[in-house]
Amino acid sequence: MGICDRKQRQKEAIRSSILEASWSLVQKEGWQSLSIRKIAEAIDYSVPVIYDHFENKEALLLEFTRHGFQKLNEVLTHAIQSHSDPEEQIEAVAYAYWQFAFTHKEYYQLMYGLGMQSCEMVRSIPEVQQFTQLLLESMKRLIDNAGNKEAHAFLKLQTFWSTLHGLISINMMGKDPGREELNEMVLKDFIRSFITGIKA
Amino acid sequence: MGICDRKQRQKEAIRSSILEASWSLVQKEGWQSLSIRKIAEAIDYSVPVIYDHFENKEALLLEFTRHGFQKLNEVLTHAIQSHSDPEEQIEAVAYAYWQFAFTHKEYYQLMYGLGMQSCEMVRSIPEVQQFTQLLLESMKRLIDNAGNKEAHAFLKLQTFWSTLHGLISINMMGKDPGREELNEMVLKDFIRSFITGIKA
DNA sequence: TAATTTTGCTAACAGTGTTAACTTTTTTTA
DNA sequence: TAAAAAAAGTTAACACTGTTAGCAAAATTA
Repeated sequence: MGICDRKQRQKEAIRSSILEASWSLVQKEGWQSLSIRKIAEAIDYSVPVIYDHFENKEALLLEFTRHGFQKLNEVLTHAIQSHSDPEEQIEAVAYAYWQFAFTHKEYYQLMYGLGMQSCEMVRSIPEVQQFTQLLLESMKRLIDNAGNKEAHAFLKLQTFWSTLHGLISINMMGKDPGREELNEMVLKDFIRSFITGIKA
Repeated sequence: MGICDRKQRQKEAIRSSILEASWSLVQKEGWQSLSIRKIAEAIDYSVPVIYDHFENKEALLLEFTRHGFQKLNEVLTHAIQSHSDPEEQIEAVAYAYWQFAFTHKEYYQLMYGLGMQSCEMVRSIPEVQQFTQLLLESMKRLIDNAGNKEAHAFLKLQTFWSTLHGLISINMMGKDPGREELNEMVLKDFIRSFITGIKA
């Protein structure tokens, strides 16, 4: 019977509209001011309807976090696939990661809990593990290519990731004007010294 | 007249008790669940009294942020003063910073807005500038001591800080068990490669 | 058509930050 | 010392927040 199908579609449509409305609100006013009531108003439904599709607000935010990591994985994969030389790959990954953070600022803030709650349970998301795997393989190739067989891929990955994230998050909270050039330089400097560090 | 003095002392006493009660609550339940009403209850005063001493909640949190940076500056200064060799200084700073973050976890979370709001206006705090200055001078000494005169102290400072902060914040949200050994290794690896990177 | 399930809404609960208006206490003035 | 002025503190509200119990209306099934 097609009735169930239609109901399924309708339910899915509401779910989508919740996500769309939420995203629209976030772009206008940020995660901090996103509320269930505002979402309900935006989709022309009453508040409890939202709880039919998401267990609570945290679950709704988790959905966006996952989506964010999916997007990040996409751009990183693309960056890796665009180059064959491991060095160039890592360089491209760094730039892609950087660019993602600032072109999808809202996503990045949510993903890393910058100015948010939501610290818990982020790590259990499968997309995060995929993300780690992605970078790890890139790192392994770089190490294999370089002479330094002692370099530990996972170790280097952590440093790589930490530096990028640290740089981004420090700059995201409180932006001095004229910092963008500096950031560009820091990023360049880091990538170069990171790669030479592995080669040495 | 001594009346004004006494009133001043009483006012100061209330202010202190607000800060003490807040800190006690934070240690029990974290920043996220700290509320004006809970503070008021803890100090046996009504809610508006708190607004006589702090313009709003953000101002109260800012006080703790400043205090946190003061403490951080102290331990970093001590780390620097304990060594004469610039290399050893930087190494000590890294460890001290690291240790501060995890032994004063609540402070660090507030200072860097991990799982919080409060992103704005952090950078304008004088203690933050002092902190930057502290690290910058350490970095300059390291560079002067090494042959590499081209290294730009501010650039290296940014990398240094970013990596540390990135490492810490990534680990603070969602802690896998058994990660502590890895962290120790990553930190060691980073410090060594950072220093050799400057010397090269 | 009648019974049943689904769908959606109203209204409430327990919180949050913040503040206007009032009362009580203390200090100053006459 | 008694009245007036100033200060200190309180109550109660406003406008929000996430969340949910209970009810009305609509759609589906028998």
